[in-house]
Amino acid sequence: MSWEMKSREIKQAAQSAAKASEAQRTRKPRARNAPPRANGHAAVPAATKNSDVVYRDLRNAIVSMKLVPGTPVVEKEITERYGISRTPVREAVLRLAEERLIDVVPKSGTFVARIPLSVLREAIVARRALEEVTVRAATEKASESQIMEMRAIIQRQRETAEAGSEAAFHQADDDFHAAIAAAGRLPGIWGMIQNIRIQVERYRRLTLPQPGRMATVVGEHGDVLDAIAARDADEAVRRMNSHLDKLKLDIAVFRDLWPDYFVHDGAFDADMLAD
Amino acid sequence: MSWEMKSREIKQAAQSAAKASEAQRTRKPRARNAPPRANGHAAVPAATKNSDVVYRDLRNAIVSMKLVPGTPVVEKEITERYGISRTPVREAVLRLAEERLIDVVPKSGTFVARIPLSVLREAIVARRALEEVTVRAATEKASESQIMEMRAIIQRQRETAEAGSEAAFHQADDDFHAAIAAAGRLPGIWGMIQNIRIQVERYRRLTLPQPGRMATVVGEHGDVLDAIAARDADEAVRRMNSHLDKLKLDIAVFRDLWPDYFVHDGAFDADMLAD
DNA sequence: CGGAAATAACTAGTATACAAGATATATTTG
DNA sequence: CAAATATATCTTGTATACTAGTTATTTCCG
Repeated sequence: MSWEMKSREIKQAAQSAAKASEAQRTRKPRARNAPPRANGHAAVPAATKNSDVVYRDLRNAIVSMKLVPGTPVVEKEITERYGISRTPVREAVLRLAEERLIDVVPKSGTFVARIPLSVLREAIVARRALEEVTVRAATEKASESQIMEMRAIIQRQRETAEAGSEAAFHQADDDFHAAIAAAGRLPGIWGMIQNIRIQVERYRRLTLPQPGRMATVVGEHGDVLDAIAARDADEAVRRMNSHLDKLKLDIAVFRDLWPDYFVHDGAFDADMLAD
Repeated sequence: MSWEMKSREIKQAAQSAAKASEAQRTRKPRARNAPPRANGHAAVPAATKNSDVVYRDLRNAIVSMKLVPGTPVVEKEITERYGISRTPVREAVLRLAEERLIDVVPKSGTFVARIPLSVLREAIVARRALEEVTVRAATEKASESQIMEMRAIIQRQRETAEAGSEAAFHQADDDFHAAIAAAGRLPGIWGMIQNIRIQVERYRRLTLPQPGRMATVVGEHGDVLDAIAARDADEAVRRMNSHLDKLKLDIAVFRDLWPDYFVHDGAFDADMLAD
C-alpha cells in the first residue's frame, strides 16, 4: 500500500535525432506583443503537465502521512519511478517546498517537512476567521437551491460515513465547505482556506482514529446548515466555530506521541492551548 | 527608469571541462536517512540563489506596475540580461505563475497577468478578516514596549511621508501592520496577509496619485494604535476596517480608465461595490 | 584500537540541447 | 487583390550533462 502504487508510467517522448537542416534565415523577427486572450484564458483546459502529476502524487502522499515528516525525497528515485527527467520532478518539489511541505537543504538533500507547531496554531486561527466570513456571507446570500444542494452534500457525506469510505467522506467534507463559500459568492476565499488547510491536514490525519468522529462531523455540518437556512448568521458562525474547534483539543498529546513529526519553531509558546 | 536598471550581473560559473577520471567504484552506497537537523533548520541563512534574485526583481517590477498587465515575459530575454541560463529564470517565472502574477500559455508565451476583479474583491474581504484577528489579538496581548515600538514606526512613517520618500513610506506601512501581528503573537498571519496583499497591490498603485494620501494613512495608523493602547478591541477593529476600506471606493472608475489591465472573470458581479 | 584527515559518492543548482506546439510572415492560388 | 495554405521561427516543456558543495565512509597515523 505504499504511495508508489499511485504513480503511473508517464509516456516518455521518443527523442528522434532527425533535426531540420538549417536553411539560411533572411526573414526579420516578428513583434509578438499580443497578450494571450482578451477574455481571460479560461477556454483551454491547460493540459496537465508531467510535473503536475508528480506534484499531485507527492502532495497526496505527504498530507496523507504515507510519507512521514523527515523522510528523504530523492529526485533521482522519483525520476526512475515515473520514467521522466529531473526537470519536471524538480518543478514539483519546488512547488511543495514553497507550500512548506518539503524542506530543501541546498547541495545536501530534500526531506518531508516537519509540522511546525506555530504554523499549526496560526493556521487554525486564520481558518476560523475566513470560515466566519464565508458562513456569514452564505447566510446572507444563499439561494434556496444552494441550501438544497448543501443538504444533498451532507446526505452524501452521511452515506459515505456509514459505508466507512474515508476518501469519499473527506471529499464530501471539502464539498460542503466549498459550497458555503460559493453560496456566499466568495469562491476565492475557499481557495485560501484550502491552502491553509494543507498545513493542518497532516496533524488532523494523526488524530483520525477517533471512533464515531465521522458521524459527529455530519451532525455538526447539519447544525451549521440549519442556522444558515434560518438566516441566523451569529448562530451559524457559532456552530461553525465549535465545529472547527474540535480539532485543537489535544495538540500537546500528539506532539508528545510523535515528537519527530513536529518542530517547535520560534513563535510557539505555551498559550497555544490556552487560546 | 526601466526595471532593467535593477538587474545586476550575476557571476556565471566558469565551466571547465576537466572531468575526473572514472576510477573503479567498489564501495557500497550509504544509507542517507538522516533528516537535516533536529531543531528545525534555521541556522543557515539559506544562501540566496540566482532564481531568487530574478524572482524578486520580476515581482517588484510587476507589483510596482513597471511591467503592466499584458506585457510579454520572455525567458530568453531575462536569460541574456542576467547572464544566466533558462533554468533559474524558469524557476522564478513558475513561482510567479503560482502567485497569479504571470500567465503561462503552454508552447506559446508568458505574460504579466491581468488583475482579476473577482480576486481583487475577495482579497479585500479576506484581508479585512485577517487584520481583524491580528488587531484583536494585539489589543489583548501587546506589551507596553511593543506599543512604543509601533509608535516609533508611525513616527518614522510620518517622517518618510513628509520627505516624500515613497519606498520608505511603504516599508513603514508594512512594518506597522507586521508589528500588530507580532504583538498579537500571530506573525504567520501577517505572512498570509502579505500574500493576499500582492493581489491588491497593483490596483493600489493605480490609485496612488491622491494628494495628501500619505498623511491620511499616518493619521489612521495612529488612530488604530490609540485604540489598541486603550485596550478597546472593538474600536481598534472598527478603525482598522475604516482604514482598509479606503481602498475599494472606486474600483469601477479605474477599471474603466485602464480596461486592459483588468479581467472580468466569472465570480465577479455587480454587488462588488455594494458590499 | 581511537581519532583525525583524506577520499569517494551523493546531493541540489545550473547550463545547454532538443522536442513539440503555436503564431506570424511569406507564398500560393482563386 | 483577397483568402487560404505553407513555412520559418518564435515559444515553452523536457532531457541530459556537468559543477559545486555536503556527508558518509575509508584510510592513515598516534
